[in-house]
Amino acid sequence: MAPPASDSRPTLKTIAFMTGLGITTVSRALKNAPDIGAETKERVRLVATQVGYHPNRAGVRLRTGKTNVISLILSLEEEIIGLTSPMVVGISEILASTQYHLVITPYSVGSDPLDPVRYVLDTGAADGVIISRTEPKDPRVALMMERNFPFGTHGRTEMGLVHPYHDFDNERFAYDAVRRLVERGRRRIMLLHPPPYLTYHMHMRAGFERGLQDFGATAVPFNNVDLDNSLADIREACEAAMRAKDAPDGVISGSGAGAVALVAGIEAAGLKLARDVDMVSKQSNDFLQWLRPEVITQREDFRLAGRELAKAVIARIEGRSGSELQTLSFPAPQK
Amino acid sequence: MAPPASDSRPTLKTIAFMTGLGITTVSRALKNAPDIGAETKERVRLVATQVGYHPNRAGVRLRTGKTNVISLILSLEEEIIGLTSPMVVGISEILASTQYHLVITPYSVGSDPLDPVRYVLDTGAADGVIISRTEPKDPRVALMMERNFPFGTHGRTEMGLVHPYHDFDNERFAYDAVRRLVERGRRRIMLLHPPPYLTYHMHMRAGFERGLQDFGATAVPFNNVDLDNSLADIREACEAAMRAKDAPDGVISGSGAGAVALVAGIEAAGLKLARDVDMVSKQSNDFLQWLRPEVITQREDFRLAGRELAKAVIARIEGRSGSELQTLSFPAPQK
DNA sequence: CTTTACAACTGTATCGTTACAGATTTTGAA
DNA sequence: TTCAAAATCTGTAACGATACAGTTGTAAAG
Repeated sequence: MAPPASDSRPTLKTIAFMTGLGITTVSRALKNAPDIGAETKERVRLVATQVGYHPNRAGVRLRTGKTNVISLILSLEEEIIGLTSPMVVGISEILASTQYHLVITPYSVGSDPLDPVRYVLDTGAADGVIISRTEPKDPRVALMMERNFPFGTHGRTEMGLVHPYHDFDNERFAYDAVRRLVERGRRRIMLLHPPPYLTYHMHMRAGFERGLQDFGATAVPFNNVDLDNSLADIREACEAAMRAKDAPDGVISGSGAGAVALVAGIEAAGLKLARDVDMVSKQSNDFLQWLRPEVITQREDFRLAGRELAKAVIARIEGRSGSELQTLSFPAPQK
Repeated sequence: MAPPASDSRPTLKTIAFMTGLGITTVSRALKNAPDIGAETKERVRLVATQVGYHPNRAGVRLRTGKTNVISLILSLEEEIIGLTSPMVVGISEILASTQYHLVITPYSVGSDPLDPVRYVLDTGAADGVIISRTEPKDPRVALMMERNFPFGTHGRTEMGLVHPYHDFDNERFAYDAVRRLVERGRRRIMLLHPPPYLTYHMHMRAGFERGLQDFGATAVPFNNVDLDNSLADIREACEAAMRAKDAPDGVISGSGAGAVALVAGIEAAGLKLARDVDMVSKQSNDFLQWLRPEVITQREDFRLAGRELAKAVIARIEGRSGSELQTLSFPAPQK
């Protein structure tokens, strides 16, 4: 057999030449196949690490169809990416000890969220996909289930389809938030909720309503804005609500960014946190705690979400059933 | 020629069969090669779009060595990823209209920043790389230059090597910041600077010193902490500085997160922004403006940085010289 | 001394693409 | 009419890996 070119990266051929074995043998030795002798395996492994052998991804992918890629599908809206970035950390932490690479598949604001999913499915760009902003009847989930393609969702669906997900218990969050406000003597409570088409809108509202019932408070309507509105819109709506008669004395925010706008609205109306109004907010970074420690915060751990979703998708790729791969993280009071 | 399997994705073979042409002809027609007839090209293109043909990336990669991948090398520290995430948006915006995919190559806190670069170089995982946290004598830059591998850096180097970069003019930022503080009657100025081993530390300090000279102010030493310290450490150091004699009456922060901690330190010392102390800060999101509008802010556009770097790396891959691919963005006063 | 069984190893074909070196047909000049 | 030059088109090999169907050689069983 001719010696392989020495200037480029080592391949199976390189190792085969160096050990005097066949290419197939080397390949099988490195995968620890049962029909290769123990001593041979040892020799092959030694040479492989010596020369710094890494299997050529294109070769593997072409032959086996396995891409060794997980795709994170991201909306490019700034607001959202801010939340999602700790997820990248969590996903990377898990993928680091595997063969998988993380590729970011974006979709732009105006375009169909199905597009990136279709792209991955049609081109076979990845072995598995992670999506967020999950809807109750999510067409992306329907499509991937139909094609039996491994994926995980950040958030749950309501379609009677069983699939891997990770979710934060927003029902519990809102319920606890009401309790905390009532404990501080607040009775008229306003909720800045997620956009109605996302699944966790229902969860958060359900927890909110249940809390109102159980703890004896009433809701102040706040339906003109949601977490997808601009901070300026939220601030303005909040200020108006605070100036109206029957203004709320307790506010719950579904995100840290929303809370910032709400605080601005409250203060623009001449009111003071903790004195006139109490507020409970989910937060993803610590800014809020530093600048308005009066706000009661609850951390949602997006990094954990990334880790759980990465583990779930890999397990799904390896054939585990969707029903074993569903996790929920519970809010723990923060202070 | 046998018809290709109809259940899977269309390949050149599929189109060759449908058009009755050879595989080579189809390949060359789709690349608009000069030795293919105009009518043939038209037919091939028509059929290709009809069946939804996408070239198989593994095939191309194996044959040509081109990965069509840009790798963004990211530190997984939460603080840093928070800043870097808008860069992902900018990069994606540019890559969207190309064949390139974006893969995130992480490195963990304790490990050698050279590791991910070596990985990409050794495995040929990408056609180009984007790095940040650039140092004056950056070993990653040296390595990639030596191997003649396309890359772009967020931040400049000081090694006499010409390579693509995008940078924010931190010298100008600090200079202007001093001017603004002096305009408000402040004379004793403290700077929360980046860690000393990053290149932009020099730039920011240089602008700071020059501003002090030109506008007649003095520096209050603040060398125990930098932007890489925890917010708690920064807050504490700031409070101590504010309580010391000859306390500063002006503060400059190299990042929005740092500013939050500084504000907390100032207020913990019983001082009030705008009244006792003025502050100028770079910011990446709007929180600071909402909660402490007294802070004078200057936006650094990381999304723009992502766009510029993506364009630069692609141009470098296409053979353009590094010297044409260096851009600097200038701070524009924000309000 | 066969035959069978098993352990250990190997060659060939193939995934989808493109570089390269032809092959075929058409055109046009002599 | 002939033949070189264009204009089009095509088969083969190769990139690196693996599935599959062998091929050895040795040891146990008959």
